[in-house]
Amino acid sequence: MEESEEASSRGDGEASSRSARTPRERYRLQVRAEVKEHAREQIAAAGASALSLNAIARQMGMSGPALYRYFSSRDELITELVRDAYRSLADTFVRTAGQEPDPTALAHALREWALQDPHRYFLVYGTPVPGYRAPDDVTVIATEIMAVLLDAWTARPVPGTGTALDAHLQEHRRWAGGHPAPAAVLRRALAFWTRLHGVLSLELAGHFNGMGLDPALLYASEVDEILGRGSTGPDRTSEG
Amino acid sequence: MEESEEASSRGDGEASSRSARTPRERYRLQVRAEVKEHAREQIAAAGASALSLNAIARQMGMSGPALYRYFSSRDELITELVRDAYRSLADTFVRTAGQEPDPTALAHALREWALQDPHRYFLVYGTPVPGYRAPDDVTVIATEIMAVLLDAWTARPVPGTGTALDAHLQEHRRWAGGHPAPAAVLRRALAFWTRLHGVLSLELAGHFNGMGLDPALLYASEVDEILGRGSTGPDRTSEG
DNA sequence: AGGCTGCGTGATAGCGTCTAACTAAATCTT
DNA sequence: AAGATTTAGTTAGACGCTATCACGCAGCCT
Repeated sequence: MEESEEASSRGDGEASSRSARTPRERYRLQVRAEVKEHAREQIAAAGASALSLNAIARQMGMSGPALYRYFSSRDELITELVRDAYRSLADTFVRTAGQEPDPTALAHALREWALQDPHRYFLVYGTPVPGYRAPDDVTVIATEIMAVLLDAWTARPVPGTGTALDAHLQEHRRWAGGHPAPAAVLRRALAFWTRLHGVLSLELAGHFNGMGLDPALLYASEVDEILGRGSTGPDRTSEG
Repeated sequence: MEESEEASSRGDGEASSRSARTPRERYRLQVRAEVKEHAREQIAAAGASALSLNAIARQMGMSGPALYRYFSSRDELITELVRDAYRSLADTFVRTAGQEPDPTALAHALREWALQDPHRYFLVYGTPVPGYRAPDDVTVIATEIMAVLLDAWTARPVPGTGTALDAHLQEHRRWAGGHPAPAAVLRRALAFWTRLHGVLSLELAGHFNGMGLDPALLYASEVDEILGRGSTGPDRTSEG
């Protein structure tokens, strides 16, 4: 929760570089923050599609159109929340990597972050809106997130190279943002990302609910297997 | 596209067991189908949240409330589309498994199915609506899908058993719906599902777009690795 | 032919986004 | 301090949406 605060107070997408100079500006930022606070609650309660500026205004004791002084549209508010979510995830990763620069630690930090507020996760990785194009600074944060992953995997011993993917990744390493990691590391980090997202998003979407499975165990097992720590090796032996 | 038709015409959730007896009923089913057709187009164009009964009515040349004769609410229409999506995926799997009972074939059938209509995929595996509870017949279809996966993996040689997961899966195999597969097979099928969903959903959500990566290659590599056919073995050698 | 059933209509309530014109207060300028 | 300007908030209203209701009307069945 405090982390969410931190991220939102950091997101002063307005004129002031830090904090606020004039009282007006300070007030403005505070109202914006309060609006986002209510917005987060609404999203947590009923999903992003149910977010209503009118309802927020009511909760804050003012009348509908007043909020348009602070957010030019409902979409802008949502975009801001998406930005904050990205920012919060990136911060979590950076902080975790600072304490324990290990893929395992990142993996569990990711799940904890996601469970703290599942809808925040879906704000980042959920069903996209067809027309929507993420603003540039968001993609910058995404690259930052990738960088943490690459660092974490760089620290680990890399297996032999030569996958078909590796060649492709070597040619298209723009997304790595100038990170010097070898292709094999890119591949590992990428797989780390996609595989954790696979388990985690299915858990958050409730697809394991009816199955009686323990999501934490599932996730931990997946992490172990990604790290090569699975108690059962892959079945290349039984392969033709 | 034809497949979609097939699925929708199959979904006669009404009174008639097959086709339609009376002319009235036939008319009713046809209108329902036409409504769903327009709904699918709208969802493909602007996502499920933008679906509007009013707009559909306009497109069909009738006035808003008329549609409530056919669907009691917007939610019911969406639920119906979700059901159709599940049905369509299950049919695709069953058909594919009938022709080529191999996980690889299923994997690529899944991606093709998803690419045919990405929003249909998200109808099944996308961001959930907080209050929403899937109807029972949908979970039945989900079990059917799982059964196809289990069959496909049963046909393959299984690696040694003994993962921590295996014990858990052995105790909670209710979701397997009475399928006799050993725990190791359950584990493989589950990983198959979560890992493919990981790559595929990120592709469909456009998260690879800004990266310049080739999603098809990524997916194929993941499939290869799941099957143990990766040109690079996992790095248990380099593991401490 | 007559009665029932079900289809489609317009009217209406209620909620949502968002614009526009206006008031009032705070801030800036001189 | 007084006036000019900027900004916050208001109400009114246009417009779209879901959903209900009462009504007319056609098709269907006996």
